[in-house]
Amino acid sequence: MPWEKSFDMDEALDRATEVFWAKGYEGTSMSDLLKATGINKGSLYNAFGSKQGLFVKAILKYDSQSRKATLERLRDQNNPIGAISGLFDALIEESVSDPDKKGCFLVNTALNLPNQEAVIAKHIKSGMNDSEKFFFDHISLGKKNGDIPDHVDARSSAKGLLALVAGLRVLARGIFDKKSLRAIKSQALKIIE
Amino acid sequence: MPWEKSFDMDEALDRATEVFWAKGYEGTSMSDLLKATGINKGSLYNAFGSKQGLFVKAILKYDSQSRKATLERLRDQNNPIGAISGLFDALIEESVSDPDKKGCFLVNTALNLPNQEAVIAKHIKSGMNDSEKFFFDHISLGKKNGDIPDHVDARSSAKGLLALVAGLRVLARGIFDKKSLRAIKSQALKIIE
DNA sequence: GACAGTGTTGACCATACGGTCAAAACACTG
DNA sequence: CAGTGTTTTGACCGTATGGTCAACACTGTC
Repeated sequence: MPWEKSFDMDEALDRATEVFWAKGYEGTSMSDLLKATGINKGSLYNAFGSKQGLFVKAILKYDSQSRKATLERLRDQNNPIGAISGLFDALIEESVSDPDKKGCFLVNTALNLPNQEAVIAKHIKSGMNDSEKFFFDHISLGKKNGDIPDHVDARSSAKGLLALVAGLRVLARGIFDKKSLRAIKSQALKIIE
Repeated sequence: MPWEKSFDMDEALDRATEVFWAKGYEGTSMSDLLKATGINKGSLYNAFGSKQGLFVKAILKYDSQSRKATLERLRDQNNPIGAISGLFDALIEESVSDPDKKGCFLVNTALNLPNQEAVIAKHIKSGMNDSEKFFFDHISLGKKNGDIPDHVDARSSAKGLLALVAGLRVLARGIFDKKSLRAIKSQALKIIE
C-alpha cells in the first residue's frame, strides 16, 4: 500500500466550506482557501480538482449536513406547527449568534444563480424544492389533524414560507436585528392560521 | 472654458449599473465595465475615481431611479391594499420579463452586506428601511380607513412583507416560475387580511 | 498664436489570480 | 534494498486584475 493522505479531507472541506459560505464563490480566492485549510496548493488540487470542484463539494456538504440535518431534526409528525415554528426559531438563533453573519449558503448562492454553473444550479434548486416540501408536508399534516384550518392552501403557503425564510436570510445579514427577525416569524405563523 | 466631456456620463453610469446589477461587485471586472460603457479606462477613472466609487454611484442611481421611482408610482393613499398588491405585481412582472434575471440590485447587494464597505452598507440599509416604511405607511392607512382589519400589526406586517419581497427576489432568480411567484403574492395579501 | 485648463488615450505597472508540474517524500511489497 | 504507486511540496506559468500616468487633443481667453 502506498502513502496515505496526511490531512483530513473532511476537515479541509469543512474549512473551505466556511470560507465559500461567508464570501461567496467569486469573493473567495485560492489563497483564501489555502490559508483556511492549511493545505498545500498542489495537494488541494490533487484532492478536489479545481476551485469549482471544491465549491460543488462544499455546497453538497452544507446541504446534507446543515440544511437537511436541521430539517430532519425538526421534523415532527405530531406537531406540524411546532416544527415550522421551531425552524424559524432555529434560523433566527443561528443568524444572530454567528459573528460572521454568513446567512444560508444555499440562499447566498441562489441569489447569484444566473451566474452559476449548471451543476451548482441543479443542487441549489433541489435543496430549495426539498425545503419547500418540508413546509408542504407539515402544512398538509396540520390540516389533516386539525392544527391548521382547512382554508389554508398547502401549496401556496409552503411557497410563501420558503420566501419568508429566504427573505429572513437576506435581512439577517446585517439589516434586521433579532426583534425584527422575530416579527418575520410571527408573520410566517399568520400564514398558516 | 475647456474641453467638454465627449461621452454621456449618465448613460455610462446606466450601462455600468446594469453590469454590476447582473454580476455583482466582485463578479464584475474593470474590462467588463469598459466594454459595457465603451469608454476608455483613463476616462472612466477620471470620471468615477475607482471601481468602488463607480459601484456606489450605481447603487445610488438604481435606488433613486428604480426602487424609489417604482414605490412613488404605486403610492396610493386611497387604496393601500391596491398599492401593496400592485407592488408585488410589478416585481413579478419585472422578474419574469428580464432575460438576465438580474433581480433587485439592492437585495443582491444586501445578501453580501458583511463583505461590503461601510458606505455601501449604509445606502442598502437606508433603501431597505424606506421600503419597509412604504409597507408600514400603507398598512397604517388601510387600518385607518377600514380596508385592513384592526388586528393586523402594522410594524410586524411591514417587516413580513419586506421579507417576502426579498424572498421573492431571491427565488425569482431562477428557482420559481411566474405561477409560484404569484403564490408568494397571495400569501403577502393574506398577511394583511 | 501662446497660454491655461480640462478630457482622452493606451501603454504600462505591480500584484493576484487559478492552475500545473517535476521533483522529493513516503509506505508498502518482494 | 530496489521497485512501485501515491502524496506532498513549492517553484513556476500565463493571464487578468485594479489602477496610474505622461503624452496628446481639444476649446476657450488674452
